[in-house]
Amino acid sequence: MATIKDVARLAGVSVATVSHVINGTRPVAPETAARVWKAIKELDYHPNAVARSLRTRTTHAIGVVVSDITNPFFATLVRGAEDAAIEAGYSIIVCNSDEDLQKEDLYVNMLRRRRMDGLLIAPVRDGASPAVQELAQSGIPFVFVDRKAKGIEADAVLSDNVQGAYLATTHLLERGHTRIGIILGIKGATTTEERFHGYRLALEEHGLPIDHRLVVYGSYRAEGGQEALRALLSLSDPPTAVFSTNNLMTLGALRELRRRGVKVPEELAIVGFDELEWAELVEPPLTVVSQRPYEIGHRAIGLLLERLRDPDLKPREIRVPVDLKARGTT
Amino acid sequence: MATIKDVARLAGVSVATVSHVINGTRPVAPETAARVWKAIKELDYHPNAVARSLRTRTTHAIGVVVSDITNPFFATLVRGAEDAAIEAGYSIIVCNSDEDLQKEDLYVNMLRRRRMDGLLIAPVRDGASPAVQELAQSGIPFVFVDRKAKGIEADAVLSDNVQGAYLATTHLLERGHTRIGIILGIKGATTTEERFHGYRLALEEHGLPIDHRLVVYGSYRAEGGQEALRALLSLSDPPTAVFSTNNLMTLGALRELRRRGVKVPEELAIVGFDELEWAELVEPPLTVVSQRPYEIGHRAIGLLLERLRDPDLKPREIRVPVDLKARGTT
DNA sequence: ACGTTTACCGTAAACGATTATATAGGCCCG
DNA sequence: CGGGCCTATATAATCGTTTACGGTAAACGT
Repeated sequence: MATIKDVARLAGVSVATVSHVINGTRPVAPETAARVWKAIKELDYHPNAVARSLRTRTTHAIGVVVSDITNPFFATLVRGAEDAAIEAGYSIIVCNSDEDLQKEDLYVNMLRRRRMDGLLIAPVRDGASPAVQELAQSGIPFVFVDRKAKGIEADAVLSDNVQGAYLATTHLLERGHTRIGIILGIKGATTTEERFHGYRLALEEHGLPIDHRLVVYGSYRAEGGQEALRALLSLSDPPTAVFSTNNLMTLGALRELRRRGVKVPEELAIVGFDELEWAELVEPPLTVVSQRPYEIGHRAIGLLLERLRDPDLKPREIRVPVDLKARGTT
Repeated sequence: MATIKDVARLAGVSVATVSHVINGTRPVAPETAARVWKAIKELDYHPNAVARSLRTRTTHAIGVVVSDITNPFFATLVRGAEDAAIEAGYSIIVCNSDEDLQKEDLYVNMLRRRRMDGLLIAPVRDGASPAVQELAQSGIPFVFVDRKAKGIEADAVLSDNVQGAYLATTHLLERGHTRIGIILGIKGATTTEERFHGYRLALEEHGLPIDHRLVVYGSYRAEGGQEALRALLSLSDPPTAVFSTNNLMTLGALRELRRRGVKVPEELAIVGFDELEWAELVEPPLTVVSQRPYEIGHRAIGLLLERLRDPDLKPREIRVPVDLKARGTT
């Protein structure tokens, strides 16, 4: 593989000149530049970004740790991040933590070894693995997306979860439901807590108490939603409506409803959190609180880039709005 | 940020020794090693993978170019690739070509500058942008996934498209349909051609001619599927069944059917290509030919790693099986 | 007592770029 | 005609590792 030296030799100039015509870092006589470009073409030369990074101490790469790229929410978030990053000349390395603290730890360290210029992290639980804690000390810029780790001051871009849950619950209350079950995600995650909080706010506003048998925690997977729904339906006085607080669990809940042949919304109303591309295709169409994952990813990169320019910025938190899409299941 | 030199100094050994205890590349006295590890902890030292890469001429990173990570098919494919890669100590950089030759070109070159050890590519159309052509010359290992570029000999992992389309079409024929429309993806893509071929095979086997008004090309997006379906339904003698050859376009087609209130499968039967997590939730449940994107990604990395070990392997092609999942829409 | 083996460890030269500093040549001007 | 000034280019140090070569000292054999 050709190096800058080969190009210099072929063009009959020094490596410095080659570097400068490539990067435009200082004026070069037009004929000289032309000779250099010609040599580059001829040798099919691709500048070595690794060497460049070593020298300049910057990789123009951003690490992203999400729980699972297979989840449409994160896929879209990552896409938003990628578009924003590319736009600014950065690349992205994605890692899937699978909601596993160990993996999170592993990946964050790997990304540090690779000298990422910055990181986007959807932290596992309220957690903050050792690696994330150290990261916070290290001075390497990073921003939390979707959730944040407790006790760590850092930039964050999050959905307005409280508002979303409040909207969903209020919507159900307005339809006359008073026994409203809630299916929550991973215990301890900020998303879970905030969504529960919004649910509670709405109930309180209507003077209703919290019935703890109606609040169940699941995993973040479809199976978790399925089990959670089973638990709710097997209560002696089951709810007449359910608020499922994340997309995969909503999928599981719907599967269970269909399996049992439960009539929706007559026997049970249901509202999900997070839009799903097929929400309007199922019968009846699914009512959801929609998030804006693309925007979350995009703006997170925005924050990161700003911090890259000015490391002394104080931490900022962006809340991305959510919308209630009332459809057939409520 | 601490370097290996700092660690060496603190531990009172040479940099060579530090390097060797980190990499286990030569025996080091236990007490010495302990001192080194202690120094590493103390300094929160993270070896600089950039410098390492420059020296060893290997990045342990693999570039992946797909059309859109937001498409569940590619998300799952990438996930399969990532799992296989991580397992072997590699990281992955994902790029979205958006079926745009220019972007493909851009990204492939970027990945070369970053000195990826290898690439996974879902080439745009039959295309092969200049960058891909050069890549083929360069000797850098890469493998095609999902589709392949014509005229380039390289490893490839693909679905058995002909078989899939044959299965889908035969299934419809067996249900008595004789006018079967087909919604194809991007003209020129190998997937498109192979699926069309399978469709034709099945028709021929039943002694039916190809009616070219029944074969329509769309984009690869939902809107494309929607338009394609509209075109089919507006024929003077519309088809009684439709085979939609990719997931997003199937989504679009279903939307259009719902919008028009067409009775499925009575007025129109439909079968899609590629499984969808919600296929069983819609009414009626969607019949599809399911692919195995995870396996495609996983095995592609397998091929790549083998080639990394032995660059002289001759090109291999893996066909991943598909399955017909007969459900309610047929 | 001395050469040999063995077990550890250190020195310094790459890897391929960027960039501060130096230099060479040409031109203008008093 | 010499000095000053520009423009265009070259030289060489540097980034943080890996690793080919050696070196040193203790243990051992005779």
